[in-house]
Amino acid sequence: MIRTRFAPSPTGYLHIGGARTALFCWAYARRHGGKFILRIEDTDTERSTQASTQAILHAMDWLELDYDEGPFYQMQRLDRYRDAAQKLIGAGHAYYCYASKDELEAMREQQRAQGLKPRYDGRWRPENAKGRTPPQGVKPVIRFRNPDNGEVAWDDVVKGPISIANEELDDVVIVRGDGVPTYNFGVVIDDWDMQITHVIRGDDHVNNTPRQINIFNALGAPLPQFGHVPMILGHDGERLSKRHGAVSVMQYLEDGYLPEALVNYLARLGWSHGDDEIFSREQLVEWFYLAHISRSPARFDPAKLAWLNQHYIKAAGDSRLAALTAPFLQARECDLSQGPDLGRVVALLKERASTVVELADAAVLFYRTLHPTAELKARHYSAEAKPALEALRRKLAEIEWSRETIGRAVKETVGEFGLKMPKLAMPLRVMVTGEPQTPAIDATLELIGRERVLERMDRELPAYPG
RNA sequence: GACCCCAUCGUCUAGAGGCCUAGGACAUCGCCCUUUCACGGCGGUAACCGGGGUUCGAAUCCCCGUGGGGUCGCCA
Repeated sequence: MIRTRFAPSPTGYLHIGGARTALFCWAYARRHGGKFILRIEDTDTERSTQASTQAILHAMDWLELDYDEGPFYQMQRLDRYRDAAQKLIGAGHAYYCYASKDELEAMREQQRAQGLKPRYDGRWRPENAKGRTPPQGVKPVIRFRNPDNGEVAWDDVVKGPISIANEELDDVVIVRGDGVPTYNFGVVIDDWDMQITHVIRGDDHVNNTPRQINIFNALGAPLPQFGHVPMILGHDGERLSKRHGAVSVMQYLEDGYLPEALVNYLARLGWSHGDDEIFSREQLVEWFYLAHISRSPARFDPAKLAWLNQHYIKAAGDSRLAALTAPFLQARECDLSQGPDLGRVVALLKERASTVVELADAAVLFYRTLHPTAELKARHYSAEAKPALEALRRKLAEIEWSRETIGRAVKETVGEFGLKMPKLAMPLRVMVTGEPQTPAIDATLELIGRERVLERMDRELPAYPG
Protein backbone atom coordinates (compact mmCIF):
# COMPACT_ATOMS: atom_id res chain seq x y z
CA MET A 1 0.00 0.00 0.00
CA ILE A 2 1.44 3.31 -1.13
CA ARG A 3 1.22 6.07 1.47
CA THR A 4 2.30 9.62 0.69
CA ARG A 5 1.98 12.78 2.70
CA PHE A 6 2.04 16.50 2.30
CA ALA A 7 3.49 18.23 5.32
CA PRO A 8 3.33 22.02 5.13
CA SER A 9 4.27 24.31 7.95
CA PRO A 10 1.50 26.78 8.74
CA THR A 11 3.63 29.88 8.55
CA GLY A 12 1.94 31.42 5.54
CA TYR A 13 -0.36 30.73 2.65
CA LEU A 14 -0.01 27.72 0.36
CA HIS A 15 2.32 28.78 -2.39
CA ILE A 16 2.76 27.52 -5.92
CA GLY A 17 5.69 25.27 -5.11
CA GLY A 18 3.97 23.66 -2.17
CA ALA A 19 0.84 23.13 -4.21
CA ARG A 20 2.77 21.27 -6.87
CA THR A 21 4.45 19.06 -4.29
CA ALA A 22 1.06 18.32 -2.79
CA LEU A 23 -0.34 17.61 -6.25
CA PHE A 24 2.43 15.13 -7.02
CA CYS A 25 2.01 13.38 -3.67
CA TRP A 26 -1.72 13.26 -4.18
CA ALA A 27 -1.46 12.01 -7.76
CA TYR A 28 1.02 9.31 -6.84
CA ALA A 29 -1.17 7.99 -4.05
CA ARG A 30 -4.24 8.06 -6.29
CA ARG A 31 -2.37 6.42 -9.15
CA HIS A 32 -1.57 3.45 -6.98
CA GLY A 33 -4.75 3.28 -4.98
CA GLY A 34 -2.84 4.37 -1.89
CA LYS A 35 -3.43 6.91 0.83
CA PHE A 36 -2.63 10.59 0.86
CA ILE A 37 -2.02 12.03 4.31
CA LEU A 38 -2.00 15.65 5.42
CA ARG A 39 0.23 16.63 8.28
CA ILE A 40 0.63 20.14 9.62
CA GLU A 41 4.18 20.73 10.83
CA ASP A 42 3.49 23.42 13.36
CA THR A 43 6.52 23.06 15.57
CA ASP A 44 7.72 26.55 14.75
CA THR A 45 5.64 28.03 17.53
CA GLU A 46 6.87 31.53 16.78
CA ARG A 47 5.55 31.69 13.27
CA SER A 48 2.80 29.08 13.00
CA THR A 49 -0.72 30.44 12.97
CA GLN A 50 -4.19 29.03 12.90
CA ALA A 51 -4.97 31.39 10.05
CA SER A 52 -2.20 29.87 7.94
CA THR A 53 -3.50 26.39 8.61
CA GLN A 54 -6.94 27.47 7.48
CA ALA A 55 -5.50 29.15 4.39
CA ILE A 56 -3.63 25.99 3.42
CA LEU A 57 -6.67 23.80 3.98
CA HIS A 58 -8.78 26.19 1.94
CA ALA A 59 -6.31 26.22 -0.94
CA MET A 60 -6.08 22.43 -1.01
CA ASP A 61 -9.82 22.27 -1.03
CA TRP A 62 -9.96 24.69 -3.96
CA LEU A 63 -7.51 22.53 -5.90
CA GLU A 64 -9.47 19.45 -4.87
CA LEU A 65 -6.50 17.76 -3.30
CA ASP A 66 -8.44 15.54 -0.96
CA TYR A 67 -6.61 13.65 1.75
CA ASP A 68 -7.45 10.33 3.33
CA GLU A 69 -5.94 10.87 6.77
CA GLY A 70 -5.32 13.94 8.85
CA PRO A 71 -4.75 16.74 9.17
CA PHE A 72 -2.39 15.65 11.93
CA TYR A 73 -0.76 18.33 14.02
CA GLN A 74 2.73 17.80 15.35
CA MET A 75 2.12 19.98 18.40
CA GLN A 76 -0.40 17.39 19.50
CA ARG A 77 2.23 14.66 19.43
CA LEU A 78 4.91 16.14 21.70
CA ASP A 79 4.90 13.22 24.11
CA ARG A 80 5.71 10.84 21.34
CA TYR A 81 8.74 12.87 20.22
CA ARG A 82 10.06 13.29 23.76
CA ASP A 83 9.74 9.61 24.37
CA ALA A 84 11.56 8.77 21.14
CA ALA A 85 14.30 11.27 21.96
CA GLN A 86 14.82 9.69 25.38
CA LYS A 87 15.18 6.29 23.77
CA LEU A 88 17.84 7.67 21.46
CA ILE A 89 19.71 9.12 24.42
CA GLY A 90 19.48 5.81 26.18
CA ALA A 91 20.91 4.04 23.17
CA GLY A 92 23.75 6.52 22.84
CA HIS A 93 22.37 8.03 19.63
CA ALA A 94 21.62 11.40 21.17
CA TYR A 95 22.86 13.65 23.93
CA TYR A 96 22.19 16.91 25.71
CA CYS A 97 23.95 19.98 24.45
CA TYR A 98 24.30 23.02 26.69
CA ALA A 99 25.80 25.41 24.20
CA SER A 100 23.90 28.68 24.07
CA LYS A 101 22.68 30.21 20.84
CA ASP A 102 25.16 33.03 21.18
CA GLU A 103 27.97 30.63 21.78
CA LEU A 104 27.04 28.65 18.69
CA GLU A 105 26.75 31.74 16.58
CA ALA A 106 30.21 32.81 17.66
CA MET A 107 31.51 29.37 16.77
CA ARG A 108 30.02 29.54 13.29
CA GLU A 109 31.30 33.04 12.77
CA GLN A 110 34.78 31.89 13.53
CA GLN A 111 34.46 28.94 11.17
CA ARG A 112 33.23 31.15 8.40
CA ALA A 113 36.10 33.53 9.00
CA GLN A 114 38.46 30.62 8.46
CA GLY A 115 36.69 29.69 5.27
CA LEU A 116 35.23 26.55 6.77
CA LYS A 117 31.75 25.14 6.48
CA PRO A 118 29.88 26.25 9.58
CA ARG A 119 28.97 23.24 11.65
CA TYR A 120 28.52 22.11 15.21
CA ASP A 121 31.87 20.99 16.57
CA GLY A 122 30.60 18.31 18.92
CA ARG A 123 31.62 20.14 22.06
CA TRP A 124 28.93 18.47 24.16
CA ARG A 125 29.32 15.02 22.76
CA PRO A 126 29.72 12.74 25.81
CA GLU A 127 33.34 11.98 25.04
CA ASN A 128 34.19 15.68 24.74
CA ALA A 129 32.18 16.84 27.74
CA LYS A 130 33.70 14.49 30.27
CA GLY A 131 34.29 16.18 33.59
CA ARG A 132 32.60 19.39 32.45
CA THR A 133 29.65 20.50 34.52
CA PRO A 134 26.63 21.78 32.61
CA PRO A 135 26.21 25.54 33.00
CA GLN A 136 23.44 26.73 35.28
CA GLY A 137 20.28 28.16 33.81
CA VAL A 138 20.74 26.75 30.33
CA LYS A 139 17.97 24.55 29.08
CA PRO A 140 19.79 21.97 27.02
CA VAL A 141 18.77 20.87 23.57
CA ILE A 142 19.02 17.28 22.49
CA ARG A 143 21.30 16.58 19.57
CA PHE A 144 21.38 13.54 17.38
CA ARG A 145 24.77 11.91 17.33
CA ASN A 146 25.51 11.56 13.64
CA PRO A 147 27.75 8.69 12.55
CA ASP A 148 31.33 9.85 12.07
CA ASN A 149 32.31 7.75 9.11
CA GLY A 150 30.95 6.22 6.00
CA GLU A 151 28.39 7.73 3.75
CA VAL A 152 24.65 7.94 3.45
CA ALA A 153 23.21 6.98 0.12
CA TRP A 154 19.76 6.48 -1.27
CA ASP A 155 18.21 5.98 -4.66
CA ASP A 156 16.04 9.03 -5.08
CA VAL A 157 12.88 8.13 -6.98
CA VAL A 158 13.12 11.25 -9.08
CA LYS A 159 16.80 12.15 -9.09
CA GLY A 160 18.47 8.77 -8.96
CA PRO A 161 21.37 7.76 -6.70
CA ILE A 162 22.57 10.43 -4.26
CA SER A 163 25.22 10.03 -1.63
CA ILE A 164 26.90 12.20 0.92
CA ALA A 165 29.73 11.55 3.36
CA ASN A 166 28.87 11.53 7.04
CA GLU A 167 31.83 13.84 7.61
CA GLU A 168 29.73 16.54 6.00
CA LEU A 169 26.98 16.16 8.53
CA ASP A 170 27.04 17.57 12.02
CA ASP A 171 24.94 16.69 15.06
CA VAL A 172 21.52 18.22 14.48
CA VAL A 173 19.31 19.49 17.23
CA ILE A 174 16.34 17.17 17.45
CA VAL A 175 14.61 18.65 20.49
CA ARG A 176 14.75 22.30 21.43
CA GLY A 177 15.32 23.68 24.88
CA ASP A 178 11.58 24.01 25.34
CA GLY A 179 10.98 20.36 24.53
CA VAL A 180 9.50 20.93 21.08
CA PRO A 181 11.06 18.77 18.38
CA THR A 182 12.76 20.30 15.38
CA TYR A 183 11.78 19.59 11.81
CA ASN A 184 14.34 16.88 11.15
CA PHE A 185 13.16 14.87 14.11
CA GLY A 186 9.41 15.36 13.95
CA VAL A 187 9.38 14.48 10.30
CA VAL A 188 11.17 11.17 10.88
CA ILE A 189 9.02 10.09 13.79
CA ASP A 190 5.86 11.00 11.90
CA ASP A 191 6.82 9.44 8.61
CA TRP A 192 7.62 6.31 10.57
CA ASP A 193 4.46 6.32 12.70
CA MET A 194 2.26 7.18 9.74
CA GLN A 195 3.89 4.45 7.70
CA ILE A 196 4.74 6.75 4.84
CA THR A 197 6.14 4.71 1.99
CA HIS A 198 7.12 7.58 -0.32
CA VAL A 199 8.42 10.88 0.94
CA ILE A 200 7.94 13.22 -1.98
CA ARG A 201 9.01 16.76 -1.24
CA GLY A 202 10.81 19.79 -2.59
CA ASP A 203 14.40 19.76 -3.75
CA ASP A 204 15.32 22.07 -0.89
CA HIS A 205 15.10 19.04 1.40
CA VAL A 206 17.75 16.96 -0.34
CA ASN A 207 20.29 18.02 2.23
CA ASN A 208 18.03 17.01 5.10
CA THR A 209 17.47 13.53 3.79
CA PRO A 210 20.81 11.99 4.79
CA ARG A 211 20.38 13.28 8.36
CA GLN A 212 16.91 11.85 8.44
CA ILE A 213 18.09 8.53 7.10
CA ASN A 214 20.62 8.36 9.92
CA ILE A 215 17.88 9.07 12.43
CA PHE A 216 15.61 6.44 10.89
CA ASN A 217 18.46 3.95 11.20
CA ALA A 218 19.22 4.90 14.80
CA LEU A 219 15.55 4.45 15.61
CA GLY A 220 15.49 1.07 13.93
CA ALA A 221 12.71 2.36 11.70
CA PRO A 222 12.21 1.15 8.14
CA LEU A 223 13.25 3.62 5.45
CA PRO A 224 10.67 5.11 3.11
CA GLN A 225 11.51 5.89 -0.49
CA PHE A 226 12.58 9.47 -1.05
CA GLY A 227 11.81 11.61 -4.07
CA HIS A 228 12.85 15.23 -4.45
CA VAL A 229 10.96 17.29 -6.95
CA PRO A 230 12.79 20.24 -8.46
CA MET A 231 12.05 23.78 -7.42
CA ILE A 232 9.89 26.22 -9.28
CA LEU A 233 11.79 29.32 -10.27
CA GLY A 234 10.62 32.74 -11.36
CA HIS A 235 10.83 33.88 -14.97
CA ASP A 236 14.34 35.16 -14.32
CA GLY A 237 15.61 31.87 -12.96
CA GLU A 238 15.62 33.10 -9.38
CA ARG A 239 13.77 31.33 -6.65
CA LEU A 240 10.08 32.12 -6.92
CA SER A 241 9.10 35.00 -4.67
CA LYS A 242 6.56 37.75 -4.29
CA ARG A 243 8.37 39.96 -6.73
CA HIS A 244 7.60 37.45 -9.49
CA GLY A 245 3.88 38.12 -9.08
CA ALA A 246 1.37 35.84 -7.47
CA VAL A 247 2.92 33.01 -5.49
CA SER A 248 -0.07 32.27 -3.30
CA VAL A 249 -2.45 29.68 -4.67
CA MET A 250 -5.47 31.63 -3.49
CA GLN A 251 -4.26 34.70 -5.32
CA TYR A 252 -5.05 32.80 -8.51
CA LEU A 253 -8.62 32.38 -7.41
CA GLU A 254 -8.81 36.12 -6.83
CA ASP A 255 -7.20 36.78 -10.19
CA GLY A 256 -9.84 34.73 -11.97
CA TYR A 257 -8.09 31.45 -12.62
CA LEU A 258 -9.85 28.11 -12.66
CA PRO A 259 -8.49 25.41 -10.35
CA GLU A 260 -8.31 22.86 -13.16
CA ALA A 261 -6.11 25.25 -15.13
CA LEU A 262 -3.71 25.69 -12.24
CA VAL A 263 -3.63 21.96 -11.59
CA ASN A 264 -2.96 21.22 -15.25
CA TYR A 265 -0.25 23.86 -15.44
CA LEU A 266 1.47 22.81 -12.24
CA ALA A 267 1.37 19.17 -13.23
CA ARG A 268 2.97 19.90 -16.60
CA LEU A 269 5.65 22.06 -15.00
CA GLY A 270 8.41 19.58 -14.37
CA TRP A 271 6.45 16.53 -15.28
CA SER A 272 5.40 15.17 -18.64
CA HIS A 273 3.51 12.45 -20.37
CA GLY A 274 4.89 12.61 -23.87
CA ASP A 275 3.61 15.65 -25.70
CA ASP A 276 0.37 15.94 -23.78
CA GLU A 277 -0.30 19.51 -22.71
CA ILE A 278 -3.95 19.53 -21.75
CA PHE A 279 -5.23 16.77 -19.54
CA SER A 280 -7.79 16.20 -16.83
CA ARG A 281 -6.97 15.27 -13.30
CA GLU A 282 -8.19 11.76 -14.05
CA GLN A 283 -5.66 11.49 -16.85
CA LEU A 284 -2.97 12.91 -14.60
CA VAL A 285 -3.70 10.21 -12.06
CA GLU A 286 -3.72 7.53 -14.71
CA TRP A 287 -0.41 8.69 -16.19
CA PHE A 288 1.44 9.72 -13.09
CA TYR A 289 4.80 8.02 -12.86
CA LEU A 290 7.49 9.50 -10.66
CA ALA A 291 10.08 8.65 -13.28
CA HIS A 292 8.61 11.31 -15.54
CA ILE A 293 9.35 14.13 -13.16
CA SER A 294 12.23 16.19 -14.48
CA ARG A 295 15.36 16.56 -12.42
CA SER A 296 16.05 20.19 -13.08
CA PRO A 297 14.29 23.29 -11.78
CA ALA A 298 11.58 24.83 -13.95
CA ARG A 299 10.64 28.44 -14.50
CA PHE A 300 7.11 29.55 -13.86
CA ASP A 301 5.54 30.95 -17.04
CA PRO A 302 2.42 33.05 -16.42
CA ALA A 303 1.71 33.23 -20.16
CA LYS A 304 1.30 29.49 -20.47
CA LEU A 305 -0.88 29.38 -17.39
CA ALA A 306 -3.04 32.09 -18.95
CA TRP A 307 -3.33 30.06 -22.14
CA LEU A 308 -4.48 27.01 -20.19
CA ASN A 309 -6.88 29.11 -18.19
CA GLN A 310 -8.40 30.44 -21.37
CA HIS A 311 -8.77 26.90 -22.62
CA TYR A 312 -10.60 25.84 -19.46
CA ILE A 313 -12.78 28.93 -19.50
CA LYS A 314 -13.88 28.09 -23.03
CA ALA A 315 -14.59 24.56 -21.89
CA ALA A 316 -16.47 25.54 -18.74
CA GLY A 317 -20.25 25.48 -18.58
CA ASP A 318 -22.04 28.81 -18.81
CA SER A 319 -23.85 28.54 -15.52
CA ARG A 320 -20.65 27.71 -13.66
CA LEU A 321 -18.88 30.61 -15.32
CA ALA A 322 -21.76 32.91 -14.53
CA ALA A 323 -21.56 31.95 -10.88
CA LEU A 324 -17.81 32.59 -10.88
CA THR A 325 -18.17 35.91 -12.66
CA ALA A 326 -21.04 37.30 -10.60
CA PRO A 327 -19.01 38.40 -7.56
CA PHE A 328 -16.52 40.21 -9.76
CA LEU A 329 -19.36 42.06 -11.46
CA GLN A 330 -20.90 43.00 -8.17
CA ALA A 331 -17.54 44.39 -7.16
CA ARG A 332 -17.80 46.49 -10.32
CA GLU A 333 -21.09 47.98 -9.19
CA CYS A 334 -23.20 45.98 -11.56
CA ASP A 335 -26.74 45.07 -10.58
CA LEU A 336 -27.25 41.71 -12.24
CA SER A 337 -31.02 41.98 -11.99
CA GLN A 338 -30.85 45.05 -14.23
CA GLY A 339 -29.58 43.32 -17.31
CA PRO A 340 -29.51 40.16 -19.38
CA ASP A 341 -29.05 36.68 -18.00
CA LEU A 342 -25.41 36.41 -17.01
CA GLY A 343 -25.16 32.90 -18.44
CA ARG A 344 -25.91 34.24 -21.90
CA VAL A 345 -23.48 37.12 -21.49
CA VAL A 346 -20.73 34.82 -20.39
CA ALA A 347 -21.44 32.43 -23.27
CA LEU A 348 -20.89 35.31 -25.64
CA LEU A 349 -17.70 36.53 -24.00
CA LYS A 350 -15.86 33.42 -22.91
CA GLU A 351 -13.99 32.90 -26.16
CA ARG A 352 -12.11 36.10 -25.62
CA ALA A 353 -11.21 35.99 -21.95
CA SER A 354 -8.22 34.34 -20.38
CA THR A 355 -9.38 34.94 -16.82
CA VAL A 356 -12.69 35.31 -15.04
CA VAL A 357 -11.61 38.84 -14.21
CA GLU A 358 -11.35 39.64 -17.91
CA LEU A 359 -14.74 38.05 -18.38
CA ALA A 360 -16.19 40.33 -15.75
CA ASP A 361 -14.52 43.40 -17.22
CA ALA A 362 -16.01 42.60 -20.61
CA ALA A 363 -19.44 41.94 -19.11
CA VAL A 364 -19.78 45.28 -17.36
CA LEU A 365 -21.23 46.99 -20.41
CA PHE A 366 -24.30 44.75 -20.23
CA TYR A 367 -25.19 46.01 -16.78
CA ARG A 368 -24.05 49.58 -16.73
CA THR A 369 -24.14 52.39 -19.24
CA LEU A 370 -20.61 53.14 -20.27
CA HIS A 371 -20.00 56.48 -21.90
CA PRO A 372 -17.55 56.55 -24.78
CA THR A 373 -14.52 58.76 -24.28
CA ALA A 374 -13.99 61.83 -26.44
CA GLU A 375 -11.10 60.08 -28.07
CA LEU A 376 -13.22 57.09 -29.08
CA LYS A 377 -15.87 59.38 -30.49
CA ALA A 378 -13.33 61.34 -32.46
CA ARG A 379 -11.89 58.16 -33.89
CA HIS A 380 -15.11 56.36 -34.80
CA TYR A 381 -17.92 58.91 -35.19
CA SER A 382 -17.57 59.63 -38.89
CA ALA A 383 -20.02 62.11 -40.37
CA GLU A 384 -20.82 59.93 -43.36
CA ALA A 385 -22.35 57.29 -41.08
CA LYS A 386 -24.82 59.62 -39.44
CA PRO A 387 -27.75 59.18 -41.84
CA ALA A 388 -27.24 55.43 -41.76
CA LEU A 389 -27.23 55.38 -37.98
CA GLU A 390 -30.45 57.38 -37.92
CA ALA A 391 -32.06 55.02 -40.39
CA LEU A 392 -30.87 52.03 -38.42
CA ARG A 393 -32.24 53.52 -35.23
CA ARG A 394 -35.69 53.68 -36.84
CA LYS A 395 -35.42 50.05 -37.97
CA LEU A 396 -34.28 48.84 -34.58
CA ALA A 397 -37.33 50.41 -33.02
CA GLU A 398 -39.63 48.31 -35.15
CA ILE A 399 -38.11 44.94 -35.93
CA GLU A 400 -38.59 41.79 -33.96
CA TRP A 401 -35.71 41.71 -31.42
CA SER A 402 -33.34 38.86 -32.19
CA ARG A 403 -29.75 38.52 -33.21
CA GLU A 404 -30.75 37.46 -36.72
CA THR A 405 -33.10 40.36 -37.37
CA ILE A 406 -30.69 42.88 -35.87
CA GLY A 407 -27.90 41.55 -38.04
CA ARG A 408 -30.13 41.75 -41.08
CA ALA A 409 -31.11 45.32 -40.28
CA VAL A 410 -27.49 46.34 -39.94
CA LYS A 411 -26.59 44.71 -43.25
CA GLU A 412 -29.52 46.27 -45.04
CA THR A 413 -28.60 49.68 -43.76
CA VAL A 414 -25.00 49.26 -44.83
CA GLY A 415 -26.22 48.35 -48.29
CA GLU A 416 -28.70 51.19 -48.54
CA PHE A 417 -26.11 53.80 -47.70
CA GLY A 418 -23.27 52.22 -49.65
CA LEU A 419 -21.04 51.93 -46.61
CA LYS A 420 -18.47 49.36 -45.61
CA MET A 421 -19.57 47.34 -42.63
CA PRO A 422 -17.07 48.78 -40.11
CA LYS A 423 -18.12 52.31 -41.08
CA LEU A 424 -21.49 51.67 -39.48
CA ALA A 425 -20.66 48.96 -36.98
CA MET A 426 -17.90 50.85 -35.22
CA PRO A 427 -19.75 54.05 -34.35
CA LEU A 428 -22.76 51.95 -33.44
CA ARG A 429 -20.67 49.76 -31.16
CA VAL A 430 -19.02 52.72 -29.51
CA MET A 431 -22.20 54.67 -28.92
CA VAL A 432 -24.11 51.72 -27.51
CA THR A 433 -21.39 49.99 -25.49
CA GLY A 434 -18.87 52.71 -24.85
CA GLU A 435 -16.19 50.26 -26.00
CA PRO A 436 -14.39 49.78 -29.31
CA GLN A 437 -14.07 46.04 -28.76
CA THR A 438 -17.01 43.78 -28.08
CA PRO A 439 -18.38 40.55 -29.49
CA ALA A 440 -20.30 40.68 -32.77
CA ILE A 441 -22.49 43.77 -32.78
CA ASP A 442 -25.77 41.98 -33.51
CA ALA A 443 -25.33 39.55 -30.61
CA THR A 444 -24.21 42.36 -28.35
CA LEU A 445 -27.20 44.55 -29.16
CA GLU A 446 -29.57 41.68 -28.71
CA LEU A 447 -28.37 41.03 -25.19
CA ILE A 448 -28.26 44.65 -24.17
CA GLY A 449 -31.91 44.87 -25.12
CA ARG A 450 -33.92 47.13 -27.39
CA GLU A 451 -34.87 49.66 -24.78
CA ARG A 452 -31.32 50.38 -23.72
CA VAL A 453 -29.95 50.30 -27.23
CA LEU A 454 -32.41 52.94 -28.41
CA GLU A 455 -31.88 54.96 -25.28
CA ARG A 456 -28.13 55.04 -25.80
CA MET A 457 -28.44 55.86 -29.50
CA ASP A 458 -30.80 58.70 -28.70
CA ARG A 459 -28.33 60.01 -26.21
CA GLU A 460 -25.44 60.01 -28.67
CA LEU A 461 -27.05 60.88 -32.00
CA PRO A 462 -28.02 64.53 -31.33
CA ALA A 463 -24.39 65.51 -30.77
CA TYR A 464 -23.13 63.24 -33.54
CA PRO A 465 -21.01 65.12 -36.10
CA GLY A 466 -22.41 65.75 -39.52
C1' G B 1 33.49 29.18 0.43
C1' A B 2 32.13 23.80 1.36
C1' C B 3 28.73 20.05 0.14
C1' C B 4 24.53 18.12 -2.88
C1' C B 5 21.90 18.30 -7.44
C1' C B 6 21.07 19.81 -12.44
C1' A B 7 22.12 21.23 -17.87
C1' U B 8 17.66 20.13 -25.43
C1' C B 9 14.39 26.31 -28.94
C1' G B 10 13.13 32.79 -25.02
C1' U B 11 9.95 29.26 -21.61
C1' C B 12 7.81 24.16 -20.35
C1' U B 13 9.34 19.79 -22.43
C1' A B 14 9.70 14.80 -25.93
C1' G B 15 14.07 12.04 -26.38
C1' A B 16 16.35 5.88 -22.20
C1' G B 17 23.13 4.67 -28.59
C1' G B 18 21.09 4.26 -34.77
C1' C B 19 13.71 5.82 -35.57
C1' C B 20 16.83 13.06 -34.84
C1' U B 21 17.50 16.69 -41.23
C1' A B 22 16.09 16.82 -32.86
C1' G B 23 9.33 16.43 -32.15
C1' G B 24 5.24 19.07 -29.36
C1' A B 25 3.27 23.23 -26.49
C1' C B 26 3.44 28.48 -24.72
C1' A B 27 5.45 33.00 -26.34
C1' U B 28 6.89 35.52 -30.85
C1' C B 29 6.50 36.70 -36.30
C1' G B 30 3.62 36.24 -41.01
C1' C B 31 -0.79 34.83 -43.74
C1' C B 32 -6.06 33.35 -43.82
C1' C B 33 -10.93 33.96 -41.53
C1' U B 34 -13.52 38.56 -40.00
C1' U B 35 -18.32 43.48 -38.33
C1' U B 36 -13.99 45.66 -33.92
C1' C B 37 -11.29 42.59 -30.40
C1' A B 38 -10.79 37.72 -29.78
C1' C B 39 -11.42 32.54 -31.10
C1' G B 40 -10.03 29.35 -34.97
C1' G B 41 -6.92 27.61 -39.29
C1' C B 42 -2.18 27.56 -41.91
C1' G B 43 2.97 28.64 -41.99
C1' G B 44 7.88 30.75 -40.20
C1' U B 45 12.08 32.02 -36.78
C1' A B 46 14.21 29.33 -32.79
C1' A B 47 17.75 24.42 -28.98
C1' C B 48 21.15 19.35 -27.88
C1' C B 49 26.53 24.71 -22.75
C1' G B 50 32.10 23.80 -24.11
C1' G B 51 36.15 20.29 -24.47
C1' G B 52 37.87 15.51 -24.26
C1' G B 53 36.90 10.32 -24.36
C1' U B 54 33.93 5.26 -25.14
C1' U B 55 31.55 3.33 -29.73
C1' C B 56 31.02 1.40 -36.47
C1' G B 57 27.57 5.22 -34.54
C1' A B 58 26.22 9.94 -28.89
C1' A B 59 21.28 14.86 -27.53
C1' U B 60 21.49 10.02 -25.18
C1' C B 61 27.27 6.63 -21.68
C1' C B 62 32.13 8.43 -18.94
C1' C B 63 35.62 12.48 -17.43
C1' C B 64 36.95 17.65 -17.03
C1' G B 65 35.49 22.62 -17.48
C1' U B 66 31.63 26.24 -17.46
C1' G B 67 26.89 27.77 -16.07
C1' G B 68 22.44 27.35 -12.98
C1' G B 69 19.79 25.80 -8.59
C1' G B 70 19.72 24.04 -3.53
C1' U B 71 21.71 23.60 1.52
C1' C B 72 24.94 24.98 5.35
C1' G B 73 19.46 27.69 12.14
C1' C B 74 17.09 25.58 19.04
C1' C B 75 12.94 27.62 10.34
C1' A B 76 10.54 24.02 7.88
